[in-house]
Amino acid sequence: MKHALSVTRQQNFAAWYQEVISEADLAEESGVRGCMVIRPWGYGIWERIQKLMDAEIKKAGVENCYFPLFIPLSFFEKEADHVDGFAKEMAVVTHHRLVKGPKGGLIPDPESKLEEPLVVRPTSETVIGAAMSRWVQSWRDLPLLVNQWANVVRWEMRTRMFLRTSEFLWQEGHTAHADRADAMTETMRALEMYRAFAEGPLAMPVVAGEKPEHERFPGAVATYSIEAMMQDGKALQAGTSHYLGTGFAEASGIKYQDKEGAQQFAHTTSWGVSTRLIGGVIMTHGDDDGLRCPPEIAPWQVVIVPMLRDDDGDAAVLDYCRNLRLELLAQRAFGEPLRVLLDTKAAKASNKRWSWVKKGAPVIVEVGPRDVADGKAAVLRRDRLYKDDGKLATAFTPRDEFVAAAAAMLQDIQANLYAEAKARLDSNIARDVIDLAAHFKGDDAKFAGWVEVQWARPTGDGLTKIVEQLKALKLTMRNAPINAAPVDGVCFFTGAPAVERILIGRTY
RNA sequence: CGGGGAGUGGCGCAGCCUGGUAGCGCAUCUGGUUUGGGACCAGAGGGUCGCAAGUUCGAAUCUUGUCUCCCCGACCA
Repeated sequence: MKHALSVTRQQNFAAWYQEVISEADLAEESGVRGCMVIRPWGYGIWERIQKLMDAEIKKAGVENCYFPLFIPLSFFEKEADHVDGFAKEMAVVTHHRLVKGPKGGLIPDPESKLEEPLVVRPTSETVIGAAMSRWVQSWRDLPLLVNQWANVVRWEMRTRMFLRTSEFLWQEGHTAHADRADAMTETMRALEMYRAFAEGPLAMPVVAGEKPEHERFPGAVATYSIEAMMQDGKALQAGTSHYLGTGFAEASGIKYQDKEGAQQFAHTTSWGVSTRLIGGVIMTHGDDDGLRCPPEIAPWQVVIVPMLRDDDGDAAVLDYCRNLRLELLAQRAFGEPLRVLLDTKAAKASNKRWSWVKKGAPVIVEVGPRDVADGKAAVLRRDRLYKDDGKLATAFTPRDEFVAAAAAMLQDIQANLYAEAKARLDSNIARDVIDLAAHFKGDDAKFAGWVEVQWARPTGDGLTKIVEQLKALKLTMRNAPINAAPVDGVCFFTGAPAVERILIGRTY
């Protein structure tokens, strides 16, 4: 069967992923290492994510604000673990002016060297901590709940579009609380918000759980994540929420006077999701014809493609399409009016159709002169593109019938995408594995999914040994699912009594 | 950052070994023929071959440097 892409997922998943990004006009290279240009269709998806996520954040009483891109180097030196975690991948600003160099061109002016270098934020705990120390004086100032939508920079050694780029877009929530219990409640609230968001608007099933000790955010007391399973069986960390204890509060001086008049350090949290989510959506829902964009985050949910012939009949077709669009705009799905595009671009209808197939528009509607005469529309669902015979499953539907059914169709597509991915996740977590090496076979191309084992959660050398053992098989621990079944056995690695269940898999 | 591969019209590639200033397919444009569906025929436009030095009468081709991308590794909230 002929597909819109030249590489299938089966043939080469990595090459397929890149082809989806380029063929769906999501993003392209920028000429700067690890940085990408996010094109309108890709950015439109991000805007949908922002809009829906922002509403959830605000619903939780968290307020938006904005902190500077540049952070004084000294801020980073305050929290030791934080330094260790990020020092290796920091972009540093050392000069503020350019002058003509001896060989022509421009060089940083040696005279303009900064007294104290500035780092480009890799995350904002330190600057926000400094502000919080000013804002928090009394127990009455807590909890303090802020969030920012921003770009951050981490000088990554190896980059992949959306999944790991040197610069990326994200939201980072930062909160300060009077005590551990309150901060933990917030940490878990954010985690649940991410789970619901991934499984709702993104139709991407995830497992929420706690990261093992060695996978924690630098400086965190506890790190939680949502992990999604990609179509090649690898895990993608799609969101994180951290309980930071009082470490950052101590480093930044976030103190408050409690009801008894004593000075106390606040307990802080931070949590974020990034443009990586788009990579997750691609690898969760994409097929050999490109992206399949979940309707809730699709910039356009219905795209109308008029079949114009450059003759007198065109006016009637366009007129029919405009009216169809207006009727669709009056419909609502997911609590919002439908987003409908009439694609009047001067291109061949068939090319436009395939372009929207590759971009993953959930519903593509073609309208030709005969449809106008018959009062119909040729409807194509992106989640069910082909009939059994390999031909496009275009449904010639009476126009009124389609308009009335459009919203339900979108919700059905959303549900279908989720159900498909959910079935894949559920059926590919093995819980009876005895030999990891045999299960994963060492072959990247083989879909092996994840393995859940019970373990004793050793620390120190005991943990290091296990991590190395897994590393030899190219495996990592993902998280300990918060809703896992209770333990009833011994540690997979050590034979000691188990204390929790943990997921193991290959990862991005 | 280490090892390997690659950069030639919008996209995918050939040419490079054996230097003589570029070619193919798709896409694009024009004309014609088609018209329920990823059309056909004919013609045309578009690239100083990632960038910079060097060797040479002459460099896409040889040498060196550099940037970017891909794969493996190390690293990675």
